[in-house]
Amino acid sequence: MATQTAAQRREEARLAYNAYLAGCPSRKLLDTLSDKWVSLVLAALADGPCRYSELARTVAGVSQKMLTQTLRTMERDGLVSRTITPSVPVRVDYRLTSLGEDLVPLMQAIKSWAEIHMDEVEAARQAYDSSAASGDA
Amino acid sequence: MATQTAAQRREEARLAYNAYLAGCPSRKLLDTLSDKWVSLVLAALADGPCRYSELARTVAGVSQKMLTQTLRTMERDGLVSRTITPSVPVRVDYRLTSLGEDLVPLMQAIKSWAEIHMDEVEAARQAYDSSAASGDA
DNA sequence: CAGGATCCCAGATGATACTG
DNA sequence: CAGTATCATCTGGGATCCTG
Repeated sequence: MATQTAAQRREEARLAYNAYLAGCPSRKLLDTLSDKWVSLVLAALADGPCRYSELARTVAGVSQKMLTQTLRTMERDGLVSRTITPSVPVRVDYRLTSLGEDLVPLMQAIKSWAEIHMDEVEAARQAYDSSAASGDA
Repeated sequence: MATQTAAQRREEARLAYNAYLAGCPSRKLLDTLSDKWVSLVLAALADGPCRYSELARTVAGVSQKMLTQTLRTMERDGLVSRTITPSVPVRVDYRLTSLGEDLVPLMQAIKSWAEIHMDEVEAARQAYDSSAASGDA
């Protein structure tokens, strides 16, 4: 036990950490919920069902890849349902499941919090930045 | 206006999107809140003030880089305060500000939601995976 | 003990082209 | 229209070394 110490211990800690996370179910969900696009898609669908192309426009800026990937994840987690209408130009609608709708107020709560405290955060940032810039003497 | 179309339009959309995000204050905060480590540090500090090294142990698995980076971000946003005690081996304590404490219940709410609905999500995932694996025939 | 500076890898994400 | 496959990229995050 001489050739390795800090590195190995760190490695162990990380494995233990991962195991901890793996064992914590809520953590896995939190992972999904904190995804950049999930919240946006959730917000977009909160207004009602939407077609793929509509979502692409509403969440403007997302690539097909990310949109599809996000939708698939959400579908897998039971947050949204996918309805295929085999018309000539295929039509696919996405809508929130009851589980997904259940989540909307949660996200809005965070958004509200953010809006309410935004000025405080802004102030904190400016104070931090200016003191850092001037060497805070 | 012939050599470029889809690509350029996409670019425009992205710029517009970024502008939108920049203009949406809550979004910027959401960015911070959804950070992988922020929630963990927040939880770690919820129990009370903590030294740098303690945090490193509590959030086991995080590297100094990420821990420092996370703490700096949170400090800048006014979520945590940093107290330096110029003793011989420098001592630095971090604690949640009132703003940060205000955020704790929010995060716990999400965690609760996740725990409550975890089984539903698990079920959805299994259903999704098995139907996908069997070709969903 | 705290943390800044660097180097580096891997996964996340974007752009494009192609298909049903 | 919806979605997949691939290639290129870009940033997050980890390991290390160094300083106050």
